[in-house]
Amino acid sequence: MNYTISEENYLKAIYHLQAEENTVTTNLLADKLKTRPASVTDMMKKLNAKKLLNYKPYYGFSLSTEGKKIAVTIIRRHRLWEYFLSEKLNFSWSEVHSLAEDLEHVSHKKLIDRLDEYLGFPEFDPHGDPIPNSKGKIKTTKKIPLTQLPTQQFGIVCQVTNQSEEMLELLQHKEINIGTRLEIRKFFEFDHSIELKIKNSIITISEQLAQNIFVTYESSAQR
Amino acid sequence: MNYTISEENYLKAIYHLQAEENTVTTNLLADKLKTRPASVTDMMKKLNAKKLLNYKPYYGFSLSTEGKKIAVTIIRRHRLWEYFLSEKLNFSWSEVHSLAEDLEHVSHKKLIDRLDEYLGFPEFDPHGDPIPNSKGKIKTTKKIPLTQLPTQQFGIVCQVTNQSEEMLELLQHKEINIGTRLEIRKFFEFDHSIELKIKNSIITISEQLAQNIFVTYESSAQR
DNA sequence: TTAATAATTTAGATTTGTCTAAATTATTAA
DNA sequence: TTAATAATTTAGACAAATCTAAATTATTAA
Repeated sequence: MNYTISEENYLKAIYHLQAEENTVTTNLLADKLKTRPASVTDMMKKLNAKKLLNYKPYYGFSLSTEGKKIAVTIIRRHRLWEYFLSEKLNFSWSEVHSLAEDLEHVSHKKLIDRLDEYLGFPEFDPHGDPIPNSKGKIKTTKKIPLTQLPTQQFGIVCQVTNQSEEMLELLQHKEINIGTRLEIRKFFEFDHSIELKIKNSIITISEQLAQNIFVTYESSAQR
Repeated sequence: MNYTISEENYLKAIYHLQAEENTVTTNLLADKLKTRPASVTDMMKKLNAKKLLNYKPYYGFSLSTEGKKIAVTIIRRHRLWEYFLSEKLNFSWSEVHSLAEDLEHVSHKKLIDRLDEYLGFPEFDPHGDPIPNSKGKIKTTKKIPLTQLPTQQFGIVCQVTNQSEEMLELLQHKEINIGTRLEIRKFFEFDHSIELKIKNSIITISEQLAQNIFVTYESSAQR
């Protein structure tokens, strides 16, 4: 029941690609993993032999139920470490990913569950992506600009397009960071400005700013 | 400047063996790493080529200055993770070692330095072993029974011989754990009982108990 | 529908870390 | 001092993960 770092990286990559594309192909995966198509084929044979894939030569592949389960535990580890790095060690949003890429391969269930508990069972990582729980359940979320978030529905800031100095200064002043949980209270037709609730304070932001802030929110749709 | 997990494990093992034995031999190392002598020889050639060892075939080996430096950073990672696991995630003394064996190979200097800072720059791990600082300096310590600790000199509980129920009950009651920092205040000739200071309270323990408690303390000797 | 092109797989090689069995070197006991 | 024994190294093999180059299969454009 233990997989090599390489196997884990392949499983994770396939999982992510599956979420976007309907068929995962050899070249796509080779590209994502910065490896050669021939290497991908080799690994596909191996994962197929372990029944982690549905693989038909020349026709792409998809994760089996078991393969999906493993991918989710790897993603859980990754996102919990990201949360830890950001929340406890004060690493920036841009730094956590690559560090978590290494930490995610430490695979002791008890360690990860204790970490989860220590962090207070966070639901989203610093990028706004949902963290699977210890049973592998994931909240389904969508990523949308803040302008499209329904009122009364909370969202978590996951991305900021436009990384200009001016923009970041404004965000800092308003205390809006990656991971910030916010809720739309009111939308003003006059200038399209938006009244938000962040923690316990109410603030107002312009449409221009809101368009550059992307949030994830829990959607009812199941994948 | 990056080493494989296998190379790191060899370097660490040699470092620890060097501290006990004066010459590290092939069989000794094979035994410690649960591998075969031939495998050790193979790796010695490799580490020698990288100038991490002083190696003379058939005559054992020792770490070069560079090899020692690397070993110390690995040990630093290991002990910081042990401290984290024990202090923050509440793992028991017996569990932390094997978990840290995996975590220690995640080798980003900045991550480890941030972790160190987050933990408050601890000086000793849960086993009472000193944690090298970010520059690689290690406090030299000795492990002695509590009965031999000089008065006015603090020590850190690192080992408890006699693991009987009765003993552990007594330790728990007195709030003496692995990692507990204590200091001898008075030694009574009459019954050889010892008055200790733990945190801010003064307690008394019997000679019998003290003989079974081992502590590390900072010695002035340099290795 | 078929020829050209693109995608994928196979064949064979390489590196790393390990192993067994045999050979070599050092140590020890008579 | 030398023969037996113990320790170490060498030779050659293997599995995992990768690669390049060639072969095969699928797709597409005429």
